[in-house]
Amino acid sequence: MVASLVGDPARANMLTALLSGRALTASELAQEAGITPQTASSHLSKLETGGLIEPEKQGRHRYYRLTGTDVAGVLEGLAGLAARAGHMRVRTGPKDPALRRARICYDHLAGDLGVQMLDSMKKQRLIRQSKDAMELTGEGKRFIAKALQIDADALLHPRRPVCKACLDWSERRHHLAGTLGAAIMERFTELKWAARDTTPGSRVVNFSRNGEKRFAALFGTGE
Amino acid sequence: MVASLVGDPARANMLTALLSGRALTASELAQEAGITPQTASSHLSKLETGGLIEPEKQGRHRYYRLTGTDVAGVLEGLAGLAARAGHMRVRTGPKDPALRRARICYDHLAGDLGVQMLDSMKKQRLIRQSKDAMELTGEGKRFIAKALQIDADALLHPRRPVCKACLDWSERRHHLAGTLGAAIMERFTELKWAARDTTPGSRVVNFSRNGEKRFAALFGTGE
DNA sequence: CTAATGCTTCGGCTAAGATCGAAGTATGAA
DNA sequence: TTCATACTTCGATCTTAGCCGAAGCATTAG
Repeated sequence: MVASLVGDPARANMLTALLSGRALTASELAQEAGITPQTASSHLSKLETGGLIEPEKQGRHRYYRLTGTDVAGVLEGLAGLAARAGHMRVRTGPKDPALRRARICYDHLAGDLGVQMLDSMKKQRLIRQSKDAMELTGEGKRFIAKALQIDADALLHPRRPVCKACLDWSERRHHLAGTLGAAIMERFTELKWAARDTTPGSRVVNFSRNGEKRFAALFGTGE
Repeated sequence: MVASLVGDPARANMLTALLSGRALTASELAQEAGITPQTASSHLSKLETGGLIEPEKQGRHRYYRLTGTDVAGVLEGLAGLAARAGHMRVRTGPKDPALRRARICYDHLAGDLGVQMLDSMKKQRLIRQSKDAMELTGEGKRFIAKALQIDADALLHPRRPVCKACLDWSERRHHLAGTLGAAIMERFTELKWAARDTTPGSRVVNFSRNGEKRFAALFGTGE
């Protein structure tokens, strides 16, 4: 049944990621859902059998997209009901609390702290959100130069945006991607504020005691 | 999450029953879903917490209805996706095959045979389906008098319709309820074509060898 | 060619939750 | 009052399905 397909948290996260309209590869979707590729593969084949998504083979990648606007419509309807009932997602996903706290999403920071950082940057007017894009403000440029020694001009890239909102699967809100997101994560690592977990393949990011303090000073919620 | 609420077969059946717009009691919904009252109680409280249904207390009954047309809309949307994918429900529900074959729904025949009977009666023009009601045709009256010794005039009841479509939860299609449905079931019993299972509380209906033949002669699908 | 990457299949583990029996509460009937 | 009905709560069982490790194609890069 269709509803049970959408009911699973991992699949729901995949579908939410696809709601953007873009087609995503199996591994991207696995990453978005916080599960291993083999688990994702199982989910994707179920979704395909259920007629919710369709694959497109391209080289050694498999791109998946929603089969139609009607699917998107129903998904949004479900989201609407969930919002009305006041319970946006019951925080499922990875069992590992560390993974929810901070992790790597491609090359930038995700998880609780990633979402918190973007929130804070918007609040501090370092980043401005226009209709469908985000950009660094003048104040934002000065901020990253002073606090993190990042040159805004060096972030420009022919094909990749500087700022990009990336849907955080565990938090269900956006965190910062783009070349800026990547540069910040890189700087965190260089400054030894944070480091990727040593376990091979792990996406967990561990903050040092000092790094956590510095992070809070820049992007803290003031609690 | 909302989708997982709808995803469970038992709950889906309850919600489908409520799609008619009528309010149904907890035990009616339990019966419709083919589960015990205590299981139903658990499901209903979850659906209520999820904001999909709302209760109305009346005496010692609790009537449940959908909370709004938006809920109905999303449910229909889901059903639409399921239909489009060509898989209407994967036949879940009661594990017991006998229960799916033939059972009592209140006082009339339900299950595979119940659905088959109504289908056949419509095909034979014994019952005519208008926009929102069903009625016995003249031919139908003669048929039940001749084949089952049922007097159509005796079926009239101040508050209960003669013919009524009742959604069959295992078949997902309608079977015949109303005073006619009850009278036919009663006659089947008197003729010893069928009998309710002796296990107390069981809703299974067992057809005799002879009864099955006679039933097939009247309402068979000709296979 | 070989090596690496993307994805799938298989098998076993585990946890979530559906189910029901038994017992408890509330309302109405006798 | 006492009994019956409608429903809920608690506790235990058990099935389902998500999950990952290991291994197996398939495709591309070198």
